[in-house]
Amino acid sequence: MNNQWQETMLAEVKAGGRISDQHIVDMIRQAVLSQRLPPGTRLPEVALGEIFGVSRSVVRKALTRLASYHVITQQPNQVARVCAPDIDETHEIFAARRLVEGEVVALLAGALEPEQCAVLANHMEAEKAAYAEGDESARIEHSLAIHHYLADHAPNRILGKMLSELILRTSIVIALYKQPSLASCYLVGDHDTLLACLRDGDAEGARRAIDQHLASLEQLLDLRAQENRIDLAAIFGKLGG
Amino acid sequence: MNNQWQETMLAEVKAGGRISDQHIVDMIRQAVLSQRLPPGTRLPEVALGEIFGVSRSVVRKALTRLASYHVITQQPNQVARVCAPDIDETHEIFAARRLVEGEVVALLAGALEPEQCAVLANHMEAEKAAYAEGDESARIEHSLAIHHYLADHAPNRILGKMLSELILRTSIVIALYKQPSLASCYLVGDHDTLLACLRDGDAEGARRAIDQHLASLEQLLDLRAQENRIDLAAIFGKLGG
DNA sequence: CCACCGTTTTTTGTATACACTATGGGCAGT
DNA sequence: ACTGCCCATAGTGTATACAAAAAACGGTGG
Repeated sequence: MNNQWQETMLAEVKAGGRISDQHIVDMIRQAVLSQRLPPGTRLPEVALGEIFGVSRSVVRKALTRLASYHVITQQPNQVARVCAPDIDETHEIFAARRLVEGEVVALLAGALEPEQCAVLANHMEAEKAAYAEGDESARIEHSLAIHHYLADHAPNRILGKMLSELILRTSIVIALYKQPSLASCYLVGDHDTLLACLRDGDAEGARRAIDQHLASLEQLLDLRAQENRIDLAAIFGKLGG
Repeated sequence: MNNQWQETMLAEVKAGGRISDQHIVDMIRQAVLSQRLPPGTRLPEVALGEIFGVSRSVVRKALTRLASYHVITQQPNQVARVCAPDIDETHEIFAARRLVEGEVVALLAGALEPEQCAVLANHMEAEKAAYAEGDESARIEHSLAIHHYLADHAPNRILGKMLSELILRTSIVIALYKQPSLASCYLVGDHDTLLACLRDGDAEGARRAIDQHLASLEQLLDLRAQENRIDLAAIFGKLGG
């Protein structure tokens, strides 16, 4: 049933106070990232309006913005759906992120204050602790915090914004294609070498570290999944029709 | 007076048929690029609605999308205005574009079919002809066509989209800061060397060519303007406060 | 049993009305 | 003459109503 996430959101709405389009954007984005809203989920405007207690006007604005972030897809006269990038697009997203994040950390190398490095180091320790405890969602949260910190402090704000969006899209495809069996073993170590390069002002080393980190991440995904998914979809389609 | 562009748009509306939000987006974007809508121009929803013959709903959707393209800025309860990036942001836009377009042409090097190269070559000849005739707007149009062609044919569609947006933003700041005195002398030649590299499959050469091309372009802008603007702002700020 | 077609239901597209907020100009006080 | 306040105006924020399109459903004929 897809009433699950609706209830979750409703609860948050009841708890919180007034709801604006930005809140809706944030909540839907979070719900997508945490896989409470699986890719392909239909997002009818009236239903969302009832859930959040606002009218379609506000929902539409939120959906428009979510579409510009590539969280959902909107086609004329059709209901909005949660994005489900295909394998090709996934590779392209990773390639773009390698380029942008590589440049960001290269610019950042040697430009970070000691306390900023400390913030990063804290997140990395927390990430390792979460990994040791097997708390995967906490590990992911800290990992995201690291990368978002890099994006937010990029000397070039345009590249920073780009990186933020790419981190979001990367998270979506990871949620989509990650094979549950494989653990994120190497990834934690990558962050340490990155931090070392940032401290030393080794721009090219930082770029390489990020590049390798993202390559490892991409390796963890199941790119054969395409066949499986298509088969399943076809089967269910036949059964349902 | 700013009734000029309104009349132009009205004429186009009368000539054309139905108007959708996408049309409005395109027309406003074009108007901004061709400087019919100077930076800072107010864009009230009701006025636009009357001009295009649609209601505020459609206008609002168009404005939201224009904001996501960074063509206009929107603040709560305030009139939307045409973007006017400051000098810092201008440099950052150029830096981001150098990175992205450099990667795109590097990916494209050796991957273009002969007829695709021919298309580029045609635009370059047309650009040179326009330059020789002193038809600056035609030259710009062909130059934009070249870069958009590269963006549209990028092997990585995400990078292609990014490049498209960066070309747009670059055009805006060029329209903003270009000093009318300086001609675009070297720029035409850059395109030729780029094409040669693309044909030869010289990825790094193509990257360098684009890099230098964009650097030259940035040089043509008047970045001292900052002092003037800031001085004026500071003066008025002091007087006002 | 399956495919095709018309009808009903769902969902989006657009216009419009009302409420709230910001902006600008005039007026009184200094 | 200048400053501060108040009110009129302009403009956006939100909700809602109606029209059009798409999707889902059921019935009919092969």
